[in-house]
Amino acid sequence: MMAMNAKQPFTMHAALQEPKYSSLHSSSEAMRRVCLPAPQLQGNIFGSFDESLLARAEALAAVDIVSHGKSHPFKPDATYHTMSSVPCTSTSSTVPISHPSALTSHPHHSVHQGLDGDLLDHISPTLTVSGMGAPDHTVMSAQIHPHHLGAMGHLHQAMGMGHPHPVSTHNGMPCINDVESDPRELEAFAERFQQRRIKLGVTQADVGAALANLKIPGVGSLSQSTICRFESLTLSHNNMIALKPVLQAWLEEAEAAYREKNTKPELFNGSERKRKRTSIAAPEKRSLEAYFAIQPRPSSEKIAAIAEKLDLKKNVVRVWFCNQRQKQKRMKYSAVH
DNA sequence: ATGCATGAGTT
DNA sequence: ACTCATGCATA
Repeated sequence: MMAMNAKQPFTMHAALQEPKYSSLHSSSEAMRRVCLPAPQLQGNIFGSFDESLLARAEALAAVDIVSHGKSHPFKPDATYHTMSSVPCTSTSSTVPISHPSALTSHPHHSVHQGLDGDLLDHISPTLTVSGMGAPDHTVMSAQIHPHHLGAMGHLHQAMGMGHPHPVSTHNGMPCINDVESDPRELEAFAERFQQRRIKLGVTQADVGAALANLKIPGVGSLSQSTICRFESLTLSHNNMIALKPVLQAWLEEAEAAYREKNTKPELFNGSERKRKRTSIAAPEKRSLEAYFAIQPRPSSEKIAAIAEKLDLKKNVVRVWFCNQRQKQKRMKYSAVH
């Protein structure tokens, strides 16, 4: 199979995951769905729909090239290899990060229209935009599954059932979620967190590793990536809400230890995995984006067709679409405020 | 900081 | 097969 971790993925998960957030997403998504080229296609069935769709997307991709200031010398190939090399000593490294300028400017447009039989199936009539109201705190249960890395317990059911610090611990009702951290407070915390962290001279990677030392039931270590994303608010709202108390706990302890000269010797490591990251070349990426604009959720068959056209592995294409969807969804409260 | 990927839990 | 949280590898 693919690369495996030397660590065991823990089996735990959020026990309560609310059905679906509607108001929240509909509003944010509504914002994105602004305009689109609206390519009209004939309603051919299983005929040349693939061709026309691909052609359409490619045409769109071609048009987009104009506004492309980046050039990727990469090849669209999926290089997979698992090799073990030196267990990169420690994770400490200079962290120059100091500006949360993160901002996703991916103008993705969604086209919902009958393109062909298959597409019709996926057309989501959820285009009813009522203008975003105030989705702010739609705090629901947050789920955290620290699989890849071991040394983590279960932090599921955390927020929802009130784990770390159930602020408004209900009054006797079986209320499931506590709403306390409004997006604004979250942003403020994220910034404060980074500031304090840097002051302590701790890297994002260090924080991630140190979390395991907190011995908080259900809380294990996290990666530098996640800490970084937290600080830059590039996680889903749920994820942010879930991680906040944990990081807050670490911050408090770290500062306390700092004051009393208690150095925290928590630096473990044990990553021996080397995975080659697939790089999708610019042209292919442009095509994918064009397809995505037309159909964010292509069927398996379409994915296969696209993969063939672009000479990419089907799985690479599938994952690309998944990630693209995830990106489009990510909570950027900043935009909604 | 971010792109591509994995995996548990859902649908 | 999808979503969501998260991670490794890399720009």
